This record gives sequence, structure tokens and C-alpha cells, in this order.
Amino acid sequence: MKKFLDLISDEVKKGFGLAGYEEELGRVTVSNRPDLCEYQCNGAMAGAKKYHKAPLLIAQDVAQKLSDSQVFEEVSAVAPGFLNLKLQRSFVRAYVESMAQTEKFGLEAPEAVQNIVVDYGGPNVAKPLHVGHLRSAAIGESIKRICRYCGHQVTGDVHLGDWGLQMGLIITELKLRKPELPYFDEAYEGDYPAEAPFTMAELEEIYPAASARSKTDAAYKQEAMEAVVKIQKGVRGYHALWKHIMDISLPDVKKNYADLDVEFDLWKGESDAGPLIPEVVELLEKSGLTYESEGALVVDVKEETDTKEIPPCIILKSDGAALYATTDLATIKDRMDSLQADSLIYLADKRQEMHFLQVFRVARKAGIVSPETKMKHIGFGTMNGKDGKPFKTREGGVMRLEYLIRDVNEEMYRKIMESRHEISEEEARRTAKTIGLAAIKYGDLSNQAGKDYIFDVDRFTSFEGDTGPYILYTIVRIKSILGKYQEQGGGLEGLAFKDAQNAPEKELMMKLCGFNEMMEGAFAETAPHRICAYLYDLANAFNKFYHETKILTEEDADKKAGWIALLVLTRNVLETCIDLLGFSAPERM
RNA sequence: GUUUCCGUAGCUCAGCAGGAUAGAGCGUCCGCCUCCUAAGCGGAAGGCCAGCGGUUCGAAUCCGCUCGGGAACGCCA
Repeated sequence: MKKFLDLISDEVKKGFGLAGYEEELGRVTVSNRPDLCEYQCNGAMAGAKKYHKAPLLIAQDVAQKLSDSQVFEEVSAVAPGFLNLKLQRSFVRAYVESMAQTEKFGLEAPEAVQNIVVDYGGPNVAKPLHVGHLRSAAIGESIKRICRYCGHQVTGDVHLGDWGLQMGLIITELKLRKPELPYFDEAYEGDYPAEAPFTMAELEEIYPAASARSKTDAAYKQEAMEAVVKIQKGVRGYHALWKHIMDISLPDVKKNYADLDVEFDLWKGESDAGPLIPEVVELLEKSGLTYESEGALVVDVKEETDTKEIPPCIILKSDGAALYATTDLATIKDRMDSLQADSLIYLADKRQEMHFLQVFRVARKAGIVSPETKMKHIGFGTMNGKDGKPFKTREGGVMRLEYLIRDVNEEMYRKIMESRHEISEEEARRTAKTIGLAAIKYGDLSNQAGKDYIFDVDRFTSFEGDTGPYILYTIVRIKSILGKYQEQGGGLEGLAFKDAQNAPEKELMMKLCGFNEMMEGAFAETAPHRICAYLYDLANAFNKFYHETKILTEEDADKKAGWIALLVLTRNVLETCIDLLGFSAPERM
């Protein structure tokens, strides 16, 4: 069904047409002066030059044509040439009613369904997820849900970092510590043990140690890089160790994502692209794009319109090993071949912009993707602590994601117990987890993805202001009323809406009417923060209405039913929105 | 150095296909529970939208320059 603003614009456009002006001038926007009007049109001022006429006169002409409109209760032309619009209550009611009766509140299906792959820019295995991984998980999950809701076919791929230098480092460190293991004996031909020669805890210690050492010990780093080549070439012992590392780390990674309510359709990684690398390298060589430079195989990607130096994309290092760009190209090939992707969306730190620019250009030039395939890197900013510097533990170390979640849940639990004494321990724990997740995700998503932001636990877990808990509280309030209404014997289905009885009710209705507009914007801009802003507005509008209107004690049954219908719709829209952000509301809190 | 992103209230952030008095939240101050969750609602104070120019009837928004901050610039991912 048509978007609300488009319906209103159509009416005003008609007015411009009738008055003898270009219809396109009739575009309507939400008023930025709510004290004067609900919606506004600035077209008269834009048209003044073209028609050599004072804008106010144009506005007056149009207002006159719209004076008996069924859409507007009031249209006034105001200096210097604004058209101030106030809607008929019945028009608003009718739209809200049709939203309630239509699937997805009347959001229109896309003209063409796209096959979208969302790459969450996966974490490296063998080390625990840290707070930095929250961003790609939260944003990626929301974008996946938004695309799906808008009617597209979406595949989410965690895309683990399981093929790079970190794996070589771990194996090299292991060799140093336990050289006697059969994996390092080239003459060994028997089966390797089923059990890994290390635990997750050891793994967590091995990697940082290896990483630190590689920075000072050149020979050690050299060996690690050779180990990478060995893994990639499938040398038995090395591959077996790699498999062990995977088997040990994966359950831990899965648990972390499960705690965040983040789900993947594919648990692929860079290693899955490994077997495709020779093919892709050959394809690039045949295309004539590659050449040798300083011992490495590269592809030029600079273009004439570039304002900065774009270095060539390295396909194979001078030692013959593949790297980040190569596996990403192979992955793109895989996604084109097996998923017929129309659109590829990557979540990764914004500092990786150059990498994606290079990879996308190579993919385009080499014909790995078709000319129509969209490729987009959503670069997100850093998550900082209250001091404005990258988020750390109190001791200054890297904060584990697991601990962050635990701390937030703990804080939430404490607050619940403080104010709701009658609640059971078990319910409090469960509710704390639900609200905690909302606090974390809303806190993250309400910021524009591309900007750095300050992760302030106190602020995010607050029940006041623009926070996840405030949104949940609003939903819970509605649920509580609806529950009581049902206890009184009322049904929630098929209730008739009534024209708004008071200003806050009309405000609430108009806010609901903006859902489709907002949704299309959030999808077009792949911007979850647009949903957050809308949610907050809607929650505010509801709370004002709630304060103004005593619903359950209303004597007039029709009025009461109309309000209940409005509450049901409001709850549904709110819950749809939080689902798109990747969290949910409890029954009570 | 080059390129790029950013600079909005004390703090954290919206707004940016140009429009009327620049918005929220937190914090501060003042009101509102015999009534559906006060985890709420209303109100007050707080701004030369970094600075200077330009385009325009009109600029936080578009274009230059300056200052201040972050980031990226070939074998890490």
C-alpha cells in the first residue's frame, strides 16, 4: 500500500496541478514546526522563480484549491510561502486501520527480489571474541533482518577468519613448545590423535604469546608464514592441527553468538575459499590483469577519477602465499556461483575501506561479478570507553565480549531486584538477560554505524532516555494493559479504530503512519539507527498518549475498543522494530 | 606528506536530496501518583551548529580556505 507521505503529497500535487503549476512541487514533509502544523510543503518557494510570482501567492492559489480536500482539515499559506497542513482525523484513522489489516503494515514488496549475502566479517578463531566483534554482529544481524523484512532473499555468513597468519602463529608456537608431537614429524604416516593437544584455555594463551613474539623475532615470524603456506597446501600434520584448532574454538564462538541472538545461515570461513584460490588466480592471470611487482603477483586497480593513490591489489605474496584479498575474491566467486548473489554486503571496521575498494575493483574488472552486482562495505567505527579511547578492561586489557555481556546482565539484574521485589530469582535473571541484550544492541545500533561511539554501560542500561530498556518498558506497559483488557473479557481481534479523541492520540497515529517511510529509508541506507530513532519517537508518542488517556476505566465501549485497537497496532509495530534490531521484549519487567 | 571522515548544549548524540524559533537524552532546577507499571509525564535553564569566505530569496545542511581531532596509504587481517 502507498506510503502515507506519498498519499498526502499526491493530494498537494493535485492542488498544484489544479492551480496551474508543476505537480512535482507538491512534495510534503513532516513539519519542523509542530506548533504550527502537522505537515508542510515548501514547493511554492521552489516554484517562485520559474513562475515569476511571489511564493506566497502561489501557496495561496494551491491552498484555495485544497480547501475542500477530504485529506486536510486545514491548509494555510503562510509567509514567505509555506503551505501548512493539518490532516483530517478520519483520513489518519483510515490509514492506521488499513495498516492494522495489512501484512507488514502495508509495506510494499520490492519490485525485484534481490539475492543478498551479508558477510559479518567474521572473527578470527582461536581467540575469544572481544568487544570489537559486537559491532559487526549487532549491525550485521540487524541489516540481515531489515533486508529480509523488506522482502529480499538474504544469506548471512559468519565468514570466520580461519585461514590467515594467526593459524600459522599458533602452530609455530606449538611446535616450539611441543616439538615431539607427531604433527611435526614429516616421516609420520599413522593416524593423528582424535583429541587436540591443547585446550581452549591454552589456545587463548598461545595466540597472544605467539603474536607478541612474532613482532620481535623475525625468524619466528618467517616460520609462521611458512606454516600458513603449509596449511594452505594441505601438508598433513599442519592441516590436522588446523582442524584441531577449529574444533576447539568453534563451540566457543557459537556460544558467544547465540548469547547475542545472532544467527548465521552459513558458517563458512576463509578456509572454504582456500580450494578455490588456484582457480581464481588462474582466472586473473588469464584475464591479463595480473603482473609481477617486487616479487608479488598484483592487479592494478587505480582509476583516472581517483583523488588518491590506490596501490595495486596483491593477489599472491612474494613467497607464493595467498592473503586476505585473495580469499575474499575466491569467496566472491563462490557466492556468485553457488548463491547467484545480486548484492554483497560486508561488515568490517571502516579502516578496511582500502581493502574492499581493491577487492571490489578486481572482482569487477576480472568479471568475477557481473556489472550489475552490488558490492558494499559497511565500515563501522570503533567502540570506545568513557574516556574516548578504545574500550578496555579496568586493567587495560582487551575486554572479552562474554564478560561485557555478563557485566551488563549483572547490572540489569541488580536494578530489577532493587525496584521489583516480588519477582522470582529465576524470572529476574531471565528478564535481566532480555533487557541486557536490548541495552547493548540498542546502545550500539542507535549510533550511526560509521562513527566511533562511546560504550557507556551506565547510560545504556538506564531505563531513562533514549535507551533499549526504555523502549522495552513502553512495550511492557502496553502488554500489561492488553492483558488486563483480556482478563476483563475483551478480545483483541477485529476491533474498529475510531477518530483520534485528543491531540496525543492523533500524534501517536501519525507516528505509526510513518512506519513504511522509515522502513524504506532504513533499507535504502542500510541504517539500523533510523529504526532506533523511529522507535524512540513512537515510544514517546505512546507514553504521552498513555498519560493523557485512561483506557481501561473508559465507560464508552466503542471508544475503549478503538484505543485497544490502537494499542495492539502500536505494540505490533514496536515489536516488529525491536525484532529488526535483533532483540525482544519480556512480558513484564 | 597525500587522501579521507569528523568538529552541533557541560556530557553523549540526532538533524544534512537548503526552508519558518537548530532537536533529543543525561546532568541541573521546578511541578505531577485516591487512577492501566512514576523504569513515566509536563515545564525551566543551557547554542555565533569550530572559524572565515562563497552560491542562494534563504545555509548546521552545498562549495572553497583555515584551525583542531581520528583513520588509511604494497606483501597483517
